[in-house]
Amino acid sequence: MVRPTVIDIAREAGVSLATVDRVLNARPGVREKTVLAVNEAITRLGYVRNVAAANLARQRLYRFAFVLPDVQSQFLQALRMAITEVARGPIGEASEVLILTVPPRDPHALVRAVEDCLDQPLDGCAIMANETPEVRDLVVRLKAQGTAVVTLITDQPQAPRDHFVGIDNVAAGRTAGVLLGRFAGPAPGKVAVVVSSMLARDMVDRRFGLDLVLAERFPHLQSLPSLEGHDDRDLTERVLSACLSAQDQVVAVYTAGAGTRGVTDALRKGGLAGRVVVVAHELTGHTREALLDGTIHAVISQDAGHLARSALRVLRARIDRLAIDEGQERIRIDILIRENLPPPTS
Amino acid sequence: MVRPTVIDIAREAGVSLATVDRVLNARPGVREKTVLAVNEAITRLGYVRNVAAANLARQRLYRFAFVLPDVQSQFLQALRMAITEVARGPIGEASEVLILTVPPRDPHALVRAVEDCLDQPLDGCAIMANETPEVRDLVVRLKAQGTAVVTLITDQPQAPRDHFVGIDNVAAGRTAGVLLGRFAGPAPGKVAVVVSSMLARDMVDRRFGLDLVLAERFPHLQSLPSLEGHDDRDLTERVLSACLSAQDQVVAVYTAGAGTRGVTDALRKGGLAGRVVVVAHELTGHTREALLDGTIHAVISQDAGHLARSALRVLRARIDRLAIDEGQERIRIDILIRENLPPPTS
DNA sequence: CGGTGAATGAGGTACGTTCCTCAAAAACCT
DNA sequence: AGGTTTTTGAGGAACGTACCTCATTCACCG
Repeated sequence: MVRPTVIDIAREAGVSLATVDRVLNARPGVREKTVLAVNEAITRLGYVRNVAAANLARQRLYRFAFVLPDVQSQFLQALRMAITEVARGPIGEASEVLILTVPPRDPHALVRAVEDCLDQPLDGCAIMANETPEVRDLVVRLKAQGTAVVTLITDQPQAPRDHFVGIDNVAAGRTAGVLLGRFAGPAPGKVAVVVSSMLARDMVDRRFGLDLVLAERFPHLQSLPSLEGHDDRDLTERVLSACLSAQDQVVAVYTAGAGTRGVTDALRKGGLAGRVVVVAHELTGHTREALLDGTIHAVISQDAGHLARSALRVLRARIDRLAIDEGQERIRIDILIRENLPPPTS
Repeated sequence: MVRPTVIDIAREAGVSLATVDRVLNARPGVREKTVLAVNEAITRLGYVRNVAAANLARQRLYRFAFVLPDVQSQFLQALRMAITEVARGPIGEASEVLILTVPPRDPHALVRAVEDCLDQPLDGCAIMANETPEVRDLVVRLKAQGTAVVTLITDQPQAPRDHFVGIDNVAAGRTAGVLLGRFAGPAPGKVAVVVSSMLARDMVDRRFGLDLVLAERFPHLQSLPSLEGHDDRDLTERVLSACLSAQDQVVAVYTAGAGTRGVTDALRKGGLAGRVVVVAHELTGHTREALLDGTIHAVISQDAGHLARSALRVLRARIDRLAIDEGQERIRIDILIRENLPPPTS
């Protein structure tokens, strides 16, 4: 019933405690045969090391870095805050968490920033960045030197990262499409699509998902070419305003990136707020307000706290060679409407 | 930078380690004045006790009980499994988790079952039960003997429970209402409402939320009197079938409780599957399938894993007198449609 | 002022692990 | 066989806390 300890393993394997320790911590100087014997005893007894005691003993200080783009969106601010908070909590126990803010869309700057903090060994790294060869190579190097790596929000499927912490963006786009289609009703019309950049993988995926669903299930809705807002409020407002006055029959707007304030600005100026169905991403102070006043009808969201906790948990699990709880680490595609809005966190 | 230890507190307060220990663990034999001095040192240095080391030292085995009704719904089975799994994971570290399955709608049996396991002291208890005076008194007694108590899924607002782990059911009903209204379109019609029992608080709340939203925003939809299915597939099928043949113009069904299989049975037999908008609760194997084949259009769900983790975390935090992370413990009202369905867990 | 009981201190052991040293044993090589 | 290297064992200290005992000090009382 009680959990076996290293002492039990030693007894079971017929070796000394020192040898068990050498095996457990992959220290050299143990015959292959002995390693096997110990591992067998471990599986036989179902030993799992007491991480708490281990960390206590080794006084380990994990060193983690979160690499985030220097974008002033409310979502990223919330994410930074969430990371800071999580780092202070029990998941961040015994660890130092650096947040590296790097210029967006500049992979070289990102690589430099990460390498600058490699003077001390880095145990784990969470990277949010567009998919580029530079970043992929960085991940390869980090992994080679033993750093655990997760990708955050935007995946790098080509890189040997340990895990992706974020949502399936095609599914998110599909979800947005269904909501738009259902909410807009049966009359034909056009859908304006606002993205951060057409070069960002997540934006492309979301748009792709949207188009799939519209074609399949809402053929009376026609999606317009992507408008690029570059996560900037004013720019977003200008491009969407231009689009709205050029096109008639825009019945819905899907804003897949940041800069959502620009979207609501444009709608309000055009007198369209509440008359055009809007689906946006990420719950922020602004999207919350817009949901409440009826300018935005649904928000697709990934919880910043969950992202931060999950990233840190996964990194620690990888380092300690522990299993991860798939169910817990799966980031959900939250659908938020006015009625199921979580109460604001003070 | 490094966290202060009890030794630092002792030095800072000018007392011995033994005294600090007495204060920290609320042991008797310390003058009020000294307690104050120690507490002051604690806040001054910002000491937080190292729970891992503490648990290691005291070899504490928490004893928890989850009290669940003996209902054979897929959701409850999933919840039982989730609890078992969580108990094995890091959150359940050093704790024994009992799952008491008690006859539904029988508060006396529930009370007896809980009291039967009180021969050994119980550190924490999570209760899922209808709101009754018997349960309230049980909570009072448990609290009095020092057991932490949370209510699960259904709250007992009158009882001195430490925390409620679950969703706001009025908001869940409102959410369901908006989805029904949006999905059903502008044509007038009737909404059938299936509940487990009209005596269960959560069912009443959900129905209330639904009616609020329909009245406010979808006055062309008229909700019919609640049908009671008592979480039973066959009974549910019968009452809903009867309703569907008695009423014309039923354009939507809201099933607020378990027995969802009875709902889809009735719709299929009546040839209405896919032609009537259906909103159900809880993601199970069955509701997943029905979402995929178009019989159900949206599912309002609370994640069983999250419920289990949250309940256990909150109980432990209360016992260790630690703060809880509100954001993490807030159970979300998940809206699931075909497009944002999480992949099935094997 | 001495007596008494309460308050405090000093010190030890334990929890499960890491990490270290030094000695002993075993394996390997010519 | 002897010597060398590799492998193993034995033991101890440490991490931060809990909990125990016993001795000492203190405050208060009459």
